[in-house]
Amino acid sequence: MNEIKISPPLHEGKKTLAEQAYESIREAILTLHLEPGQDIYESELANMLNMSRTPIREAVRLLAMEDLIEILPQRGMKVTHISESKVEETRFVREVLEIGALRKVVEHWDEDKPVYQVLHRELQLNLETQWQAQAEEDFAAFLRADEVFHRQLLHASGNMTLISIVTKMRYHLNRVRMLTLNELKNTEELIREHGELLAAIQSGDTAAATDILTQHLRRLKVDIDAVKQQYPSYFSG
Amino acid sequence: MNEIKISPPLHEGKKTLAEQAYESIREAILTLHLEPGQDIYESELANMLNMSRTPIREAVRLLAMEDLIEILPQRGMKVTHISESKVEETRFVREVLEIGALRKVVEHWDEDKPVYQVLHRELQLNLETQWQAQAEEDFAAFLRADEVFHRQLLHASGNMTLISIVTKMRYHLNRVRMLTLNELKNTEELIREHGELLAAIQSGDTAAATDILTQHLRRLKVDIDAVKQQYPSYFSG
DNA sequence: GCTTCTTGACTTGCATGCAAGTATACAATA
DNA sequence: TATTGTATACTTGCATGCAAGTCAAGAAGC
Repeated sequence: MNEIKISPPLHEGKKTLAEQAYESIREAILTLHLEPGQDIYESELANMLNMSRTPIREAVRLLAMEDLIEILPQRGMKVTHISESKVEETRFVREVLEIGALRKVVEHWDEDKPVYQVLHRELQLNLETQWQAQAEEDFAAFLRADEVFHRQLLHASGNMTLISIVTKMRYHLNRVRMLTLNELKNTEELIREHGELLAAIQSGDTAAATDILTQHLRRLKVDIDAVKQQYPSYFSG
Repeated sequence: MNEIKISPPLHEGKKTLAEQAYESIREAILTLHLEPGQDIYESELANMLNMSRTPIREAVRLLAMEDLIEILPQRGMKVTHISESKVEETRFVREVLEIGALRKVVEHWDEDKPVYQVLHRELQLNLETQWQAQAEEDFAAFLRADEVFHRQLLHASGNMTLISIVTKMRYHLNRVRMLTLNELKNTEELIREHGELLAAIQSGDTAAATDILTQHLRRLKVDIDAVKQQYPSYFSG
């Protein structure tokens, strides 16, 4: 009478080589350790990661599908250049999806439900972290907190498919953001907007919330020209 | 003085085995020739497609990333079950993205520009095809025309990234739709909505256009319960 | 000098073989 | 009978070898 089901080992720790390769290479691309436009080769990556070409190939195919790597048949591969239009496309997709998720969250928001109380507290805590990072001029810490803030909000929508798409869109945006890492100039404004957003959600004002978030997400539009001039070889088109 | 650049052979015809495998397997899943929940094996697919396991593996990895296949380490793979929540998630993502694209199109719409005149004519032509298909009760033909209608509209937004995501969301929706293939009941309504949508776009009425499309896309919500009862083994959760 | 051809040093594409993990049937045991 | 152990017939994970495509440099021909 096996009434008690033992949950499987959940072998989270055991990652295949292909999975490791995928994550390592993706991370290298996002942190610009593999530079946009750089030529890369299966055997080279295989050596670096101490494995054979087979798992590398699998990883690289996935990255190609995410437009992070370009495959040149029989010739090699290269890290995709940052494309201004691709960045704008992904920014738009992210905006639309994140607004959609937000609208859903606000519509379902109920101050009395513990779930939302917890979420509200977490977001407020996160906000404090953001202010602190700003005070200490720790831009990396701010970026992390910012990411968590948006992720928590998305998570509340309960739509995992949407979340995973937004995450992938972020890849392309983050490469640009990486290049502006030292520019702290408008973090204060960003954090203030996070606060206003939270207030709007709490008060159930859908229109205000979506307006704020739209505005917020469009800030990314500005800097790209400056960055392009500073690192022309990273860009295409 | 090679001023004229000869465009590369554009070896569109030359597809790698891995690409062929990807397309074949995906098509088999979407047409339900590979049934939801069915066990599949690398060697089996390799035999069916007359190639070795290597290109199959690459194809399968991509399909797994699109949630069309589930990989069970060291045990095999299976076609993912149709999940009610996954369908709703993808439906929502599609709705949000398609509305976003539509809004953009309407805002840029300009009756005097040839591009939009052409588009308008094409959409109207497509509409006639839809009516004809409906009259002949050729549901497959209607589905094709419907797909083209929406694709043309999306295409006008110019956002390729968005289009490719919507396409992938459609995969999951189409499997359900496939099961309701014989149900012609509300095509007439759907086509009428297409017409209304086109009129709203032409007259530049963003609010009306988005309302109609929202309504239109939400029709998919209805039938799923009936289908689930008819084909319980295809569903999970 | 300017083409055209040949060669060779690369690359990826794919087939194959072996190692290792997993489920199942069945014998051994309490 | 119910439980445990074990052999075995699967599966995928990965390394490796070879075929074939691509590019670039230099030889050959004009």
